[in-house]
Amino acid sequence: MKHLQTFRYIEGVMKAGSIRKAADDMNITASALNRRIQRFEEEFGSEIFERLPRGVKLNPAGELLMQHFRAQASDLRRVQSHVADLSGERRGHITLACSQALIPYFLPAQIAAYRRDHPGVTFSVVVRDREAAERELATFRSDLALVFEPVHLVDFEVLMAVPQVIHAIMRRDNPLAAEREVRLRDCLDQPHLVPTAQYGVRAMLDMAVARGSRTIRPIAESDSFDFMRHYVRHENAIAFQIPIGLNVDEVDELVIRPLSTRDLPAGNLLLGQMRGRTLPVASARFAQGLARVLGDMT
Amino acid sequence: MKHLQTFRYIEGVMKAGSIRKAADDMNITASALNRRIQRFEEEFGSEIFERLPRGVKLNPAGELLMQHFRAQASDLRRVQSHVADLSGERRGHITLACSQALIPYFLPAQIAAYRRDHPGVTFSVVVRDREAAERELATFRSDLALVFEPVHLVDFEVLMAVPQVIHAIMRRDNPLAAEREVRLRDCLDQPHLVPTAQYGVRAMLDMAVARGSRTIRPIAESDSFDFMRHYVRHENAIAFQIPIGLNVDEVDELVIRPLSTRDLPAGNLLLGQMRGRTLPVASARFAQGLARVLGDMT
DNA sequence: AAAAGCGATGCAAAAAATGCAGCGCTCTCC
DNA sequence: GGAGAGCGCTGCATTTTTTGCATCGCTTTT
Repeated sequence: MKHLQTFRYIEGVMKAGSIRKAADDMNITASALNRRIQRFEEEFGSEIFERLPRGVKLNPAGELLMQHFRAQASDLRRVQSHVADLSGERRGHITLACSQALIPYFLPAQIAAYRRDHPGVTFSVVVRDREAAERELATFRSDLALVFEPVHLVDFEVLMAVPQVIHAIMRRDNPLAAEREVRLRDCLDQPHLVPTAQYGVRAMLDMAVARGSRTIRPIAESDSFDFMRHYVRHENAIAFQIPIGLNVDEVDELVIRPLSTRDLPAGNLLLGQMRGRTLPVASARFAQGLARVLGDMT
Repeated sequence: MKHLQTFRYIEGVMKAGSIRKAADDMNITASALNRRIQRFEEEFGSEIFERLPRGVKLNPAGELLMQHFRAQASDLRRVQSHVADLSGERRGHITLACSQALIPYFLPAQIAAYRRDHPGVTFSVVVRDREAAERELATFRSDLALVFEPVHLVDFEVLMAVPQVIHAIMRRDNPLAAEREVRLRDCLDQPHLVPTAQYGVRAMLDMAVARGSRTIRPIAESDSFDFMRHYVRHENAIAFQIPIGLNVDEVDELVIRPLSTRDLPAGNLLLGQMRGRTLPVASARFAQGLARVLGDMT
């Protein structure tokens, strides 16, 4: 859209950190770009960039403006998709940020099911830790987020919450495999693997051990749940994950057992959107479906 | 703002009903305006006007687009006001649509009180019946609405509700003036004046008589509560109004008495904004103050 | 002290928007 | 039922706006 060109330029300058660099990136001369920004600042009524010796940086007014711009660009896309809807051609694109746990089983199944009914709808799925997922919503890069135990929740409007008890993953020959549920201290007595600090599972484990005298002494920590799960096969260790990321019916040398809720409470897997935002039709409908499925899981 | 010029033109065409007329109104040639619209439709990806033999009319896509445009223009104003805030100069402008009842006593007092603390803030106050007030919000022409018994409530987000019992207004020498509260049937036995159909007070009276066998046979109906109140002085009749529009301490030949809630329930005076909208700082703060005052009234 | 990188600006060239005149069309009015 | 008025649309010349180039003054880096 032509009338958003200036905003695109401003965003480019923000990202590049200097007008000249941004001009290079966007195939325009620095002078033209510079003057566009000056003209805009004049009619906007306030400077939006701080001029520093090595470039420029958005000032608070600029931050506010970028927020407005992102919201309005996103709303324009929503309008266009809505218009496409009513002109007959049923299309749409859904962007979704989610925790790793959703990647192997849950989301592929859900998306495939949705696409059976709406083959015109396409998807972007990105893996983000709980903090990045919230940022993803706030900057309008994603329509929806599905994350375990998000952090701030200020701009995160919860559409559905599902309690998820953390499970221990172990080999079938592990002594704990005999139990129906396992205690955290028993897990920590064995070699164990935990996620890195940015993950909700780790935060909950940390919180649980902080109450007792035990400490977490992992033989490895990783930001890949996949790695941890596979590692368990090689060394008889314990890994942790939430059940939605695990295929419980899997006939396999691995078994999973819930951690006792005496040791740590169930965390929440939350489906959410940017607070106050009106989602595009397709996204709203998909979210509705997800919410129903998630609600039925409990 | 330059980048909104096209939208202003589109709005002008929408209002004028034809490109040529709009071009006249806005000091531009019809050809230039025509081409602007065509260019826009092309990059938007859909026509937004229906071409009729005698002019043009927005099609559904155009309606959607106008909605987006109004929201975004309003949000831009909000951002600008916010920026003005943080650059020190405390300013702001609040637009408010309200029922007639608020005009004589309540709003002047509230606005004056607010301006004592924030002398830089200015106001636009427009009188609208309950339906028009809601439209006013939906089209972003007003930030806030304060109306008695609004109709649809789809886009109306209620910030505060205050029950208001309808009161009868009569001369001090009216026999009913002796009672603490009056019955509707007694009022209807006397000469009476009622508001016209678009008002909440009338709707509630109509509803009340519909349950019984009485009918409303007004000696006059009017869309001016002022007229009806003043008329009562001349002919010993009954008029109706909600208490917030009446000065109960007024030492005067008129007295007001509540209608019995056995005859009709209290209606609601609602303070509201456009659903989901983020108000400018000044408006939000004023609304907060109003809500507190209204809350204290019950 | 020199070099490199930055934003700003004067001026000419390029691009975009506008105005003018006129086309084809439909509806209205005598 | 034909003339006229009003409409949206378009080719072309003109005006306005935007861009590119060269360059200045400044600060930081080397």
